[in-house]
Amino acid sequence: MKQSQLFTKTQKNAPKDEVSLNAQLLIRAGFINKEMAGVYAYLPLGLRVIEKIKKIVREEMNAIHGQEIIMSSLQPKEVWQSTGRWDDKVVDVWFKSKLKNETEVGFGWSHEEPITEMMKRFLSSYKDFPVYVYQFQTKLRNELRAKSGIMRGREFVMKDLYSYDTDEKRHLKFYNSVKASYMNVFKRVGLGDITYITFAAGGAFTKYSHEFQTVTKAGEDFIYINKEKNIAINEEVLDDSVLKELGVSRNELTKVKSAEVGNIFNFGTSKCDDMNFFTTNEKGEKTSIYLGSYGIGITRLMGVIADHFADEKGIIWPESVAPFKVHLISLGKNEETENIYNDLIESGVEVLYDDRELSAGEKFADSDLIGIPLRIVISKKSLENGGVEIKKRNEKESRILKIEDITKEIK
RNA sequence: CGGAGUGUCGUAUACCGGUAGUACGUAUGGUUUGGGACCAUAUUGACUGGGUUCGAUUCCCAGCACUCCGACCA
Repeated sequence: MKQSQLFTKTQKNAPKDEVSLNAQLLIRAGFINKEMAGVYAYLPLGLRVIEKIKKIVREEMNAIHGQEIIMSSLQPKEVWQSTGRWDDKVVDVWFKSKLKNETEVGFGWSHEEPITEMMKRFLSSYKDFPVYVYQFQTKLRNELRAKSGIMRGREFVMKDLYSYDTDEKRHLKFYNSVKASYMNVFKRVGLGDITYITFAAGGAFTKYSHEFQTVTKAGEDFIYINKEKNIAINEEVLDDSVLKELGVSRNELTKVKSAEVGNIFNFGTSKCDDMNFFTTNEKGEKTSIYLGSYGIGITRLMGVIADHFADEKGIIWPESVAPFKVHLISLGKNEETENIYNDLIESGVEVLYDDRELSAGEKFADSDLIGIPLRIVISKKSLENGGVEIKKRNEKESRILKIEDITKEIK
């Protein structure tokens, strides 16, 4: 893409009411636009990052046999009443409205109940199980207080996966395979080293749930970690019995701030039982269904990445989620750049080409702010030196590369 | 939801009970062209409503919006 055609612009200053680093950088660089408190639009650059993250998550979900769907944002009240979660006193983040005929509807803050209700129609025999379904959905939550930029909004994109099974062992096996799958996701987006599977408060059925907590100062949670033993415990469940169970002592743990980027829940059979969702076993008897629920906050993950991979000049996207692979910058007019741009496009490289007639300083500053991992500069000077200058965003020094070697080097 | 604070061009800021400045941006022209370059000209603003006052952007009240701390976050 040519940068002259990109409608967004960078800005030097962040809005003063935007305190969190992720939102400051993402707004300055033109990835997102704040619509209101806790509500952000995703602009061309931001959307590319979102889609990159989704692609990784989608690949991992498909690898564990997830089937992708999209549920609705408007939800009927009855389906939530069956589990007692329509009540505002039980769930305090509801947005609700009415149809013209006064029928009450809710805006989806979660999809466990609707998706389970839908599954009743399709899953009627033990032979139909297990089933794993997932979606990328915009969740709407009436948070009392939005904060931390895109880390905790009223509208955000989440990947949610649900597993239905009649066999407990197989259910638990899948639960564990999701753990591994999620860690793959966090590794692939560059956060593997600082993301921990964390013991957290459980539901009605299990003692613990597992959260995926990324160690970052931008987080909202506190966890206690032991890197050697690869143990992490959410502050909210830390007590002597937990320590004993996990075989660690308090002085082996370090308290750190973290952001919850994923969360997996084992509901056992309780949720489906509550919703009167049963199936038939081999003997023709009514049998219960195990449910697991697994979430990754896609937009929050983007915020965590932007926050974590940044320096004083801007963002440093990991290649796997960067909006483009190459930032091609021409200084002054020359005939080579257009050709190189076309060559890169032809060989399938995602490239942002800064074809604007601006000073070098401005182009470099924009490039650093936007944070594309690889920068290629073409100028009179570089051509005299034998080609183009190539530099990674996280490196200080550039090196000269012959023009004919560019596509080979990048591929 | 409890507490605190802030609302001035698109963004960041200054001053002020009596004409609202500056920087960046934007537009036009010119000079530049390896780290946000320079010159000239132009452009754009007091959240909304009420009160006090001869006069309010400034003081007071209400509303709205935003931010922060806490609570909350299956």
